[in-house]
Amino acid sequence: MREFLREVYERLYAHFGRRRWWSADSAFEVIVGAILTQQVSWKNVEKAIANLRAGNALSAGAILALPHAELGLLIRPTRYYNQKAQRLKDVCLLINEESGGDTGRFLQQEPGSLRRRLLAVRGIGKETADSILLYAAGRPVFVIDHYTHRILQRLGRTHGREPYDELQRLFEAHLPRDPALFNEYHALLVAHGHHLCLKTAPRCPECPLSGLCAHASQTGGAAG
DNA sequence: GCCCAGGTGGGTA
DNA sequence: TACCCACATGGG
Repeated sequence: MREFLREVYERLYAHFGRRRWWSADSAFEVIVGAILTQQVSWKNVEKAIANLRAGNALSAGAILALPHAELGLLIRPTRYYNQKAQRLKDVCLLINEESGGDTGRFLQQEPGSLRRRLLAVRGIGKETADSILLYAAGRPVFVIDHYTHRILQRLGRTHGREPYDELQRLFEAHLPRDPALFNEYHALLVAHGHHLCLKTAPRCPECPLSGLCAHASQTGGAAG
C-alpha cells in the first residue's frame, strides 16, 4: 500500500503539477472557504469570497456583525446559503470565544482539541474540520473526500464503503507525516477527480493512473 | 432541460 | 450500519 500510494502521488504530480492549495489570502479566508465549498464548485466559492471582501466582511467580527439575511445574500452563489450563513457565524463565534477573535491563536491550539471544537460546530463535519486543520493550521491531517473514495475503489484498493476515519488512517499510516505532502496529495486527488475518468467516461486513455488497477489484467482498464 | 460540484445532519429501519 | 432526504446556485 505504501508503494501504491507513492506511485499514485508521483503520477498525479507529474500529470497535474503543483496545485498550490489553498487559494486564500489568510487563514481566516481558508476557514470561510472550507465551509462555503461544501458541495459546491470552487468557482462559486470565489464569487462568494469576492462578495465578502467587497463588503469588508472577511473577519470574525464583521461576519458576526452582519445580519443573517445580508450575509446570506453575499454567499448566495455557494448554495445552501441560509445554512452556510449560520455555519459561518457559529465558527466566528467559536473563534471569538476561544481566542478573542484572533484566528492565528485559535489555530495554534493542540490539533486534537481544535478538531473536536470544530466538529462541535453545527455544519462542520470531518472533511471540513480536517481541511481547516491541514490548510489553515498546517497540521499533518489527511483530508478525505468523495474523490478519494472513488479513486481507491476504481483502483481496486477498497470496496468504496469504508468510513471516513478508516481511509484517513490508511493514508496517514503509509505516508510521511508531512503537511506539505498531505496538502498536495489531497489537491491532486481532487484535480484528478475533476478531469476524470471517474465520472462518465469509463476509461480515459490519458488517465495518469492507468495501469495501476489491482485487477487491471481482467478488464484491461485502470483508473478509468 | 439535465447533471454535478473540494458536505452535513436528521430521520428511519 | 445503511439508506433516504433537505439544503437550494451556477456552469457545462
